[in-house]
Amino acid sequence: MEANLLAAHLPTQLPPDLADGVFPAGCPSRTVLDHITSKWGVLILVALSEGEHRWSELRRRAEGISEKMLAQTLKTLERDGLVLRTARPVIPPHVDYSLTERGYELTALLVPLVAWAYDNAGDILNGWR
Amino acid sequence: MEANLLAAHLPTQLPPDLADGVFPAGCPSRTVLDHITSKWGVLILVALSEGEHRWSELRRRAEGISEKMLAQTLKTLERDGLVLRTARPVIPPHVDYSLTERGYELTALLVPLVAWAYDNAGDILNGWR
DNA sequence: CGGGATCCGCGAAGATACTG
DNA sequence: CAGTATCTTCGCGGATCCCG
Repeated sequence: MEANLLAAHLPTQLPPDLADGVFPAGCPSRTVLDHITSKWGVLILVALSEGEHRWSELRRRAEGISEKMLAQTLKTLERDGLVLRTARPVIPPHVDYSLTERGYELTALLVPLVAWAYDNAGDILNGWR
Repeated sequence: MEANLLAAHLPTQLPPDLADGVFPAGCPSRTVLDHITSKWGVLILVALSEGEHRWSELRRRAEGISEKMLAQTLKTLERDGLVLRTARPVIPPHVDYSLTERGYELTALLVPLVAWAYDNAGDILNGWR
């Protein structure tokens, strides 16, 4: 299984000092974690890791997302400094979304996770009905 | 920034064939992704990456979790084959939770993500009020 | 085309009480 | 100690209408 090749050179445990930091209820990392692991956040970020997308492209890509949730998710990710919004003042409007430097840093960690989920989905869901 | 060291040897994009697989609405990977990126799921998995924990230890560790959500989260992760439940038939009851092989595979990807969230939480949340 | 504003249902999640 | 059962609340997210 190729996931072990990945596992081989990554820390499999949280550094002790971090461990004290991420578990408390009020810690900021909880909030950030909630943003980036949100249902649609993951999908949007991964889609953008392939490059710039327009609003309507993202809407079609993340199948099932409502306009409201797309707007909300993009706004959150933009305020987090992960996504860059570029609006061109033309009629009809043209708006592009792309990842910031920080966004790419994040998707580098997110993409393997999504790939793992995809690879293991079959096995995992067998236990369910 | 040390996250780039990580990024250097990981795929930063989803393989094209996976990209077609993860975005459709009904695909199984969506379900799996929802389990492992759930609010409490991430915290429990990361806690268990440090080794075996008892119920009450997990309850204290994931500060703010209710008994209901702990039970629900553990049950889901157990059915997904990520967490192993070991009950010793003594009085009072003694139950240990640990990661399965597959669980360790997953936390190898999850731990860097949590670490990244912790490292970047300060910067990210500055844009908010 | 790319949103914003509003209304609202329903499932997720909290609180509390009880038990093997 | 390690849960289950029940009730209630809350806010996520869908639907709809509107606008620059």
